[in-house]
Order: sequence, then structure tokens, then C-alpha cells
Amino acid sequence: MRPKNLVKEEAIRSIALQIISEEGLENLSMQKLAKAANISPRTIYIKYENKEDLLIKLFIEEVLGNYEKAILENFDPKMAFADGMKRLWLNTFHYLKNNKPAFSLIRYGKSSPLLNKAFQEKNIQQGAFFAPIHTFLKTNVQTGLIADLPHDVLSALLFSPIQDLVAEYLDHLNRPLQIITEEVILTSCEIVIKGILK
Amino acid sequence: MRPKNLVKEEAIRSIALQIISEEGLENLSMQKLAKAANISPRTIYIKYENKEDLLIKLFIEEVLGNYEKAILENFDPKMAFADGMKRLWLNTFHYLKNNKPAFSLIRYGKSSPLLNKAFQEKNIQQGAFFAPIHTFLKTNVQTGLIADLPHDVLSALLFSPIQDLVAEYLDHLNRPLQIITEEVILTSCEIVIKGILK
DNA sequence: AAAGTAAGTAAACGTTTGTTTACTTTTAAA
DNA sequence: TTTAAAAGTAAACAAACGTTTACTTACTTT
Repeated sequence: MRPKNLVKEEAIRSIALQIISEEGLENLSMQKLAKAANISPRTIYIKYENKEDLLIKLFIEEVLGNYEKAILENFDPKMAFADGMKRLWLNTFHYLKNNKPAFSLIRYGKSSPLLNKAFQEKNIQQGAFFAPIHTFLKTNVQTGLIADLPHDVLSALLFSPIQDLVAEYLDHLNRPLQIITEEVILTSCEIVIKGILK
Repeated sequence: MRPKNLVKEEAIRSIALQIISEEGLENLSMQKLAKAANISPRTIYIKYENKEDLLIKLFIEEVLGNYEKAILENFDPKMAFADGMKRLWLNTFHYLKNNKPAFSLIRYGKSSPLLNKAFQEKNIQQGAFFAPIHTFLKTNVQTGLIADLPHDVLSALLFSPIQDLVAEYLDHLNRPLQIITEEVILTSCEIVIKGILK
């Protein structure tokens, strides 16, 4: 029997992300995607049940899966707090700034009810994304190093700014000066650390 | 001559926001909107050029306009830094948690290329949104009270977390315990302030 | 080398899309 | 009370939508 063409499978995913990034999720259609990937619309339906299935798998498996892997690289929950934070911030910065299409879908994950629901269900049913970060924060709360707040609150305080900083970096590439450098990221990270320490 | 029915105009806007919030921007259609508002599709086109025009005006005028007004209530750039910050955080918390449909479109403003572009153009052409906050931060940098970083960086450090906290509040209303209280908001705000002070 | 089968294509399905046409209603001004 | 004109409606337009049907291709297995 004829095997699946993995090149085409990868093309579907990467071109879908590209369209979402350039034209928006609301302008992605199956026919447009097929044409851009130089395949028949039917081929998409061999690999995905329907449009919603494609979007959810793209978001959960491809985008969030790779994002998690990239962020946790060389990170260990047992690291010293400041070191761990800087590792996570730098990993986030480098991964997102080099993967704009993936970042686009990540941001839609917070706006789109479909993707948001998929994320929450996955997070409940099969173990949370970013579990090592969970452990990391919990440990540092228990040792009394950082403020004792619920995980979701800590997460917002410690990681929201880095996502917005990368967004600024990517949205303003047309600016004359690139103000968001690795040095600025590290300075910002230190400011966040200073705030959360008891 | 027959005057415009302002009730219908308001219905179009509020029902559009409701659909976006419940089903997503990608599932808003002119015909669905007309049916939900109990009007003819043609009526929308009396008030808006086309779908993009509707979305942009909804975003820039209705949503961001009201958002700005609500956030800046009882705020003055000359306030003491910590007082100003707490005022802005509480205003944001109260406005967004009571205006979920508006918050939905605000979040799409960061994902959707159409809305993102509209925001940036408006911000450049006719004076920035949240100008008093600009002044507030600039002043406190000049007096040497807070870290000397570009406005966009300061803005990410000081205001990203509050938006994510409200998002958590709104997304998890089905949870048994509501962990995001006004007290948690104020504690979080203090942590952010502590970090940015020199 | 032949057979069997999933992968893949081209073209089309009915539906829904954004928008417009042709017409009716409403209301302020004459 | 008539009238001008914009507001509003119902119905329709072509185009694009998500998805499927009918068929061909390519590759593994025997």
C-alpha cells in the first residue's frame, strides 16, 4: 500500500500557520490552504477529520508541543530560582522570535473560543503543559523564597511580560531601531524576579 | 427625512461583540449578525462600508475607546507612582471583568493582523491611546523613581500581568473557587511595583 | 510481476459567504 | 398634507465555503 507523504503533511501544517500569521485565522480556508500547499482539498481530509480538527491538532500538537519543548530546554525545576527564570525567559525569547507563525497561533489560542477550550481540556485531561514550571514555582514557594500565591497568579506575574515583549519585537520589525535586545530581556527578567522575592 | 435608528446601531455593535465573544471572530458573519439583531443585512451597510470597516470601528471606537475611558477614570499622571499603578490595575480589573465581550475583541486585537494593523495606524496617526499613562511613566523615569527603560518595555512589565489575571478570572468562572479577588489583584500590583522601583 | 490498498487528484456537491438590487416605510421640512 | 430623501426590508447575486464523490496513482506485499 502507498505510504503517507510526510512532506505533504508537514507542508499542510507549516503553510496553515503561515496563512494564519499573515492573513489571520479568520481568513484561513481549506481551499486556500490546499491551493497554497499545491495539493487537493481531499488530501487534507486524509490527515484531519475536518477544519476544527486541523486547527486543534495544529495548535495542541504542533505549536504548543514544540513551544513547550523549546522553552524547557536546559531547564530543570531544581535550578536556582533566578537561573531558572532567566533560562525560561531567554528560551521563550529565542523560540518565539524565530517562530512568528507559531506565535501567531499561540496568541489566537487566547482569543478563539475553539482553541481556548481545546487547550483547557487538554490541560485537565492529560497532565498540564509546562509541568516542570509548575514544580519549579511550587518548590520555590515552599522554601519561602517567593511570594505564596496560586500558580496561575504567579504564572501571570512571572511570564506575561516576556510574551508581550516578544510580541513587540515581532510587530515592530519595520521600526528604525530594535529596542528589544537580549540585554533588555535579561534586565526585564531581573526586575520581575526582584518583585516576586520575599 | 428619516433619522437613523440609534437603538439598531447599538444592537449591531453589542450583538457583534457577543457573537465574537461566544463563537469567535472567525465565526462572525454579516448574515448571522443581521439575523441575531433582527434586521436586514442591508441595514448594517447603511452604517458601515463593509465587514472590515465594521470590525475596525467596533474595535477602535467602541471597544478601545470605552476601555481607555474606564481605565483612566480617577487617574492622574501626577499621582504618586504606587497610587497611580493601583488605580490603573483596579480600573482594568473592574472594567474587563464586567465587559467580557469587549475583552474578547481586545484579545483578538493582538492576534488578528487586520485589527493589529488598525491599532498601530491609529496609534501613530492620531495620538496614542493611553497618552496619560505615557506621561505618567515618563515622569517617574525622569525623577529616577523607576527603572529607565523604553516605554513599551515598561508597559509590558507593568501591565501585562493584570490583563492575564483578568483573563484567568473570566475563563475559569466554572471553577469551584474564584481565586482572583480584588485583594489578589492589589497584592500582585504591589509585587510589580516592588520590581520596577530603583 | 501481479495484486491489493491506501494516498492522492480533479471536479463537483449543497450551503453560506459578503454584498447589492429593487422596493417599501418612516419622518422632518415645505 | 404633501413631498423629498434617507432608513430600512426581503430577496437575490456571484463567489467562496467546507466537504465529498468518483476516479487514478504509487507503493508494499505476496
